[in-house]
Amino acid sequence: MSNDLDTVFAALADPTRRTILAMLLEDDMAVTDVAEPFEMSLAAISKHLVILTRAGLISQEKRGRVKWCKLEPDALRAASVWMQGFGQFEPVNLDAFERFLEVELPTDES
Amino acid sequence: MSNDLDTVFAALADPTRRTILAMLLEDDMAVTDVAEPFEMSLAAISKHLVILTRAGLISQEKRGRVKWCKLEPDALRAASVWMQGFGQFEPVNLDAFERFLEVELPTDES
DNA sequence: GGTTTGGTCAACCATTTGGTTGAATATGCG
DNA sequence: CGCATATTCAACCAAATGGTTGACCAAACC
Repeated sequence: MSNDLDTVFAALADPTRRTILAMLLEDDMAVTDVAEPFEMSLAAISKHLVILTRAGLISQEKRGRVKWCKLEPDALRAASVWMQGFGQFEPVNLDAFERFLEVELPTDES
Repeated sequence: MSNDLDTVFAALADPTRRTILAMLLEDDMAVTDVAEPFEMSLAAISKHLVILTRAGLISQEKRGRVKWCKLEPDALRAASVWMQGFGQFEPVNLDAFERFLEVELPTDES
């Protein structure tokens, strides 16, 4: 569960990958087209896309010999909700949020 | 470009550090007390705190021989703003949040 | 003053990350 | 068929990450 957030945040921690997400915001794209504006190899971009896919941030569907990349905002939604617990905490929500975080806080008293 | 987001997201990508943030949500804590529930060395926790500090997510102030850690939600807000650049699921996010509150927070006025 | 307490530093280690190149695998085209 | 295109795979590399231990410094206490 919090492993989910691990991979999502780790995926977001790279500027190349964030740029890719922003590109996919406009429209679905083929892998080659995603790679075009970057000054790195196609293989490197392919790896980035794997990381984004494993984080659930995008999906890839192969049609013919072209693999299309599509933004999948669900994973981002989870991370966004997590952050709002800290960013704008209202006192009412605190308790519920802490339970929602599923922080496996090794509480000694339990 | 946004090296800021790099460090913030990278800091959030580790479950130990997210747990620390959740602990600091309750109250400011000394380094030793932060480390207590974890099964790793104090030095390891100290490193995590440095990473959180450099990301701007917490601040540390030394009073006497005790160093106090304090949550600094501003950096998280920046990351949250970045996510809202993907504005299309911003409302969905809020929806999910409200649904979560309804489900997770039965004690509010019952 | 000597010793405990709080915390960091330094050196080290294993694993992961982000990149490269070159070969391999499909798929489409003439 | 034969060739070009789209993408991944495999091996490799340098640097970063997350952890350890032991020495170290600074503040507090008897």
